[in-house]
Amino acid sequence: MPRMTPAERREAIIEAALRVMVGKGMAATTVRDVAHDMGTSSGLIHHYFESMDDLLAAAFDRAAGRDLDATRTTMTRGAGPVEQLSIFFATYVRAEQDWAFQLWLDAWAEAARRPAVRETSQRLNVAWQQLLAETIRAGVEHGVMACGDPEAAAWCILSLLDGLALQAVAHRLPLDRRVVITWSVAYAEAELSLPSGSLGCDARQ
Amino acid sequence: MPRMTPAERREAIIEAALRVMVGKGMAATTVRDVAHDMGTSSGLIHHYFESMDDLLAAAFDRAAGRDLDATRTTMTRGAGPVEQLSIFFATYVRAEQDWAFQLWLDAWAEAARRPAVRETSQRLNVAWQQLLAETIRAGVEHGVMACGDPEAAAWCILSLLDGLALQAVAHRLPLDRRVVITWSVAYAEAELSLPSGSLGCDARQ
DNA sequence: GGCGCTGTTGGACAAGCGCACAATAGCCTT
DNA sequence: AAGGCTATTGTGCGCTTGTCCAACAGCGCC
Repeated sequence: MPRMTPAERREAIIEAALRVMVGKGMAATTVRDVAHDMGTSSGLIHHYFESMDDLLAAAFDRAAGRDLDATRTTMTRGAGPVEQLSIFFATYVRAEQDWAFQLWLDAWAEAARRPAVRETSQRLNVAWQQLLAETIRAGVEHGVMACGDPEAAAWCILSLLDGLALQAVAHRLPLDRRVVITWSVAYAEAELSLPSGSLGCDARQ
Repeated sequence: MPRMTPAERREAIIEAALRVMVGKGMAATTVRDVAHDMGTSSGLIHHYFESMDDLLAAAFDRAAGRDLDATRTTMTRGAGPVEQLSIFFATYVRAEQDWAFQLWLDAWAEAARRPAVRETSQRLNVAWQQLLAETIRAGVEHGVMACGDPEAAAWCILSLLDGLALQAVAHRLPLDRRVVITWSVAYAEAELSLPSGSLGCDARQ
């Protein structure tokens, strides 16, 4: 009933969709759920989004993009590439809450059927890899890291993180978040010829 | 119309479900699709499976279990742990066809909503990790590998494989199957203190 | 202050879903 | 050959989904 500007309304819809997605997963999110969360009618959503695909993609873009931006800006506070990489892992612990990774999982699976979601998750995934690759490249140029192919190293570190998080989230395995980070950090240190412990972020809350 | 023994019929349903799942994804597979694929009525499926959850779980169990068994038996042909590990990677290339990994992806995502699927994917995932861990343990005992914690190493190798395959399948990235294997092999060699190239499986078709 | 534009409503709609159930058809036993 | 058991059928119920659309309401402009 209360009138909003188009921009505000669009924003409100995305936030509502995000809340629902976090609560019950991307695949189970329906137009009616989102409308009910906002306290408005369901028809309103289609006034701002062409299809459910677009809405889910926009909401996922918001969530994942926010995490990416937060990590990126936090990393700039690091003095050099090694500190920045250390911050990357430390932030990753916080960024990848239980629900955040479940969202990524949903997006990957849903990508097979929903073009907009596929485009979005693809774009954001590459952005994460690029963030990592740039840091590694800087480290190599500064002579504080050694790495044959920064692109490949970035893909591998990211994949190990994702793969481990997958095990931790999809099933309840003997891997909690702390272990995921510890093992990933160890791998990154070896891959980049860093002394053991130089990326050591104590994963305390 | 043709009468089958209960065991045969159950088998036929699972195989049909598998075909449909491969064709259009686990989440989009319906009772009617499976029935149509078999050329029978939809009611028949519920005569053999209590719910859709059970059917999907059984079909996934079949597909993933088959791959696991094939890999396990092929590995026994290796003379020692190192050869067996090499065979593991070589077989993984073949086992993880495009559709096979998409199935794993679907299973991980569906696990949040479907108890039977969760149980199955969890069990099979651990089985894969155990296969790897046992081989590594044998290698350590034979003194041909070095590894502080075989369990952890197995989790990491498997996670890197899965993580990389994720990137390759969910989006079409600059990672094809050959690269996935090459990078995983390199990681395994480093992690297990093996000489570079000792796991070298040429990933030719 | 009336008017028109547009955000907003709420329900209709067709399609599709899992599942259940009475009726049918085929095989095995006696 | 008859009877009974069960695999199999086909349909239909209840529900949910995304999308659409005619009616309504509130805001800004002449």
